[in-house]
Amino acid sequence: MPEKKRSTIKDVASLAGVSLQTVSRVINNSGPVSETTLQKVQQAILTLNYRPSLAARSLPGRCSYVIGFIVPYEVDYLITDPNLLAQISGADAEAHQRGYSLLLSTSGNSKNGLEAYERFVSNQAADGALVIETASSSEGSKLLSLQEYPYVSIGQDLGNPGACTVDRDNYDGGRQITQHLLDRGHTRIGIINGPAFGSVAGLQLRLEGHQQSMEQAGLSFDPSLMVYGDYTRRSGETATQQLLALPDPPTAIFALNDRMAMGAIRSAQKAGLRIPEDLAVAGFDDIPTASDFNPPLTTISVSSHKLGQTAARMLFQLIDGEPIEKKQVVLPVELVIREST
Amino acid sequence: MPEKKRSTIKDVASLAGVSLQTVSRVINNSGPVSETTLQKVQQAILTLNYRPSLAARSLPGRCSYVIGFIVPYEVDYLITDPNLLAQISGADAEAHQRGYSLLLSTSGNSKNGLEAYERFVSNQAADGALVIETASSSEGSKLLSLQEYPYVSIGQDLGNPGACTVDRDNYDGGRQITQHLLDRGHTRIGIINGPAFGSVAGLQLRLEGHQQSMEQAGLSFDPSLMVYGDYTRRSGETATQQLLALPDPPTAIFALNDRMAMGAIRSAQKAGLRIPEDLAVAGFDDIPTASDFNPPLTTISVSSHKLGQTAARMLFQLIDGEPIEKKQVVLPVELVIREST
DNA sequence: TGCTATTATGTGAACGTTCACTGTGAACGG
DNA sequence: CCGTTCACAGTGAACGTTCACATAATAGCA
Repeated sequence: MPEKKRSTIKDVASLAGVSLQTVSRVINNSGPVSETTLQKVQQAILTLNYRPSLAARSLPGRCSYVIGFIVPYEVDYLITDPNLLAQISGADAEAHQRGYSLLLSTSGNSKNGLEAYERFVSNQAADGALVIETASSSEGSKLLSLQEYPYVSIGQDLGNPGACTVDRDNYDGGRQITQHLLDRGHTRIGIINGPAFGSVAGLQLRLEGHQQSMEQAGLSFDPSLMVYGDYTRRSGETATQQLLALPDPPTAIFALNDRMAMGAIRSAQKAGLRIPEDLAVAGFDDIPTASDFNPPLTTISVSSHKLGQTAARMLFQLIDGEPIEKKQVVLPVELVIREST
Repeated sequence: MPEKKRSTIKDVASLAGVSLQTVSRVINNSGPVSETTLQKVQQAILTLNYRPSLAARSLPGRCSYVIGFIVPYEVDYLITDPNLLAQISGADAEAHQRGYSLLLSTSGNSKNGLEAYERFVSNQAADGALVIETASSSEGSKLLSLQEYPYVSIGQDLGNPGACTVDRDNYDGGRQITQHLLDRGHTRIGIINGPAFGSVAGLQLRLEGHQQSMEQAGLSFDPSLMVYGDYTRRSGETATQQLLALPDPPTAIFALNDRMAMGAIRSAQKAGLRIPEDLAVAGFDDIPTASDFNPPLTTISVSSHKLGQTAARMLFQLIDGEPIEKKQVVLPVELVIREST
C-alpha cells in the first residue's frame, strides 16, 4: 500500500522512538549519538525510505545543496560546443559526490542575460555558481562578485582579475602546436584568429604561446600571416583563401579552434592542396569530431570533464570558506598529433 | 550600503504598510487587491529588489519551481552528443519562461544509475523530470512511473508504453532517406544498424521506415545488407568494410546515425571509392559536424531545441494536471541533402 | 560523597512562504 | 432597511528542517 505523503523526519522519529533532533543528528552526524539509537534511527530511515526535503533543509538560512552552472547565451556557438556538456558533467559528478545537485541555466530567452545571474543571487536557489566565461559574460561575473556571491569562472574572467578561475593552459597549447609545426620544418605559419574585436583572453594566450615558440626558434611573428575568423568552419574557409592568396603563402596553418581548422582543411583541399603534404593544419580544443575528420586533425586536447570537476571542487572550497591557495588554476593540455600535420 | 540579509516578504510588507498576505497576493496574483495597494507593494518590491525564496515557497507542500533533466549515464556516447545540449537548452528556455529552473542530473559517478531517479522522487527537489531514454534507462523510468512521478521521456520509453514521450519521427526519417536514395537510382542499400542486442526503439523505427520505402518501390529488404555497429565512427568503418567485401556490394549505405556514416565514408575513401559517385552514404541526426564533414553528409535533421522545448511543455501540462490529448508526440523531421549522396 | 565535565537526548523557536480562515466595509436586491 | 453577497485586507497556523538552549544521565576527580 503506497503512502500518499512522503515520509518526514517526524515519521522516522516516532518509528525509532526518539525525538526529531536525534534523527537530525544522525543524518548530519552533528553531535553525539549512542550506538544503539544510531542503529534504531538508521533502520527507521531505511524502512521508510526517508530522504530529507531539500527545501525544508535550506530554509533555516543554511545552504541549498545546489550549485548553479551558468552558460551565457551565445547564439549557436556554445550550445553546439561538444565539450561543454562534458564540462557540465564533470561539475555534476563532483557536486553529486558532495550531495549537491546542479542547476543549469542557459540564460535562455531573456535578452538581458543578467537575469540569469540575478536569479542565482537573490533566489538563494544555489549556494554558488560556475560560469562559462565568454566575450559577453563579464558583466554577469561583475554582478556576482559585487554581491560577493561565490562563483568560479571557467575560462578567463575578464571583468574581475581577482576572481577564481579554471582554464586550460592556452599559452602552453599555442606554444606546443607551434613547436610541433616548427619541428616538422615549417617556418611560415599562418594564424586563423578569432574575431578581431571582442576576442576572448583564451585566444590571446594561444597567440602569445605561438609567438613565444617562434621567437625561441629565432623567428619573428609575422602579422601579415594572421587573419580573423568567427569560430565557424565557414570563416575558416574564407580565412584560408586569404592566406593562400598571399604572394608568399604559409606552409602551415594554426587555427585557434578546431572548427576553423576544419574549414581551413576543406578550403585547401578544394584548392587542390594535399594535407599535410602541401599544407599542414592544426587546430585547438580537440572536439570529438576532430579525430573523425578527414584527415584527422592535429590539435590541443584537455579533459573537459576534469575542467568542470576542478572548477566545481574550487567552488566548494569557496562555499565552505576554505582558504584558496591558488585562485587561478591552469590545467595542462596535451598535444594530439594526427594526420593533418 | 549593501544589506547583509536578503530582503524578505516581511520587509516588503512593512515598507508598503500592508500585511504579509497582501504581498503574497500581489506576487501570485491570487486574490483581489485594490489598485492603490497593488502599486504600493510593487513599488516596495522594486525598491528592495525582492525575490521570493524558492525554498520557503516550496516548503508548504507546493511546487518547487524546478524541473529535472535526467541524462542516464552512458559512457561517452551521450556526453559528447552535440545535440543533447541543444535539447537541454530548449527545455531550459521553456522552463525559464514559466519561472522554473532546470536541475540537471547526469547520474554521474553512481554505478547504480537509479540513484539519480530516486533523488528526484523523494527529495521533492523537482516537480517533474525530463528523461533521455536510452537502452539503459527503462528501469529508471519504471521507477518514476511506479511512484506516479510526473515525467516525460525524450525518445521511446520502452519500459512504459503508456508514458508521455516526445520523439523525432524516426519512421518518417528512415522512409525519407531511403526514398531519396531510391530516387538517386540506388536499389541495393546497405544498412549500418546500432547494436544487435539492446537496440533502441528509435533505431528500430528508422529501419521500419526504410523497409516501408523499399517495399513501396517494389523492392524487398535484404537482411544480408544489414550489419551492426555501436554508434561510433570506428564501428561504421568496420561495418563498411564488411559491406564492401560482399560479393554484390551495395551502391549506397544508410547508416542509422551520423557518426557511423562518417566512418563509412572514411572507410570507403580509404578503399579508393569516390563519394557519392561510387558509393552514396547517408546518416541520421544531423549533428553539427555533419555539414562540416568531407564531403558534407546527407542526413535527417530535427530541431533539438524544439525537442527539448516540446518535452518541457508537455511536462508542465502533466504537472498542472491538465489533460494530455496526445501522449506520444512525434516531431517532424527534415531531409537534408548534401554532397554525400 | 559531592561537584563539575561530558555524553546523550529532548524542547521550543525560527527560517520565509502560503493556506484556510476571519473580519471589515460597501454594494445590491428585495 | 435588512440580509446577502462581494471586494479587500489581516491573522494564525502549517510546511519540514535545523539551531540554540535546556535537561537527564553518566563519568571523572578530589
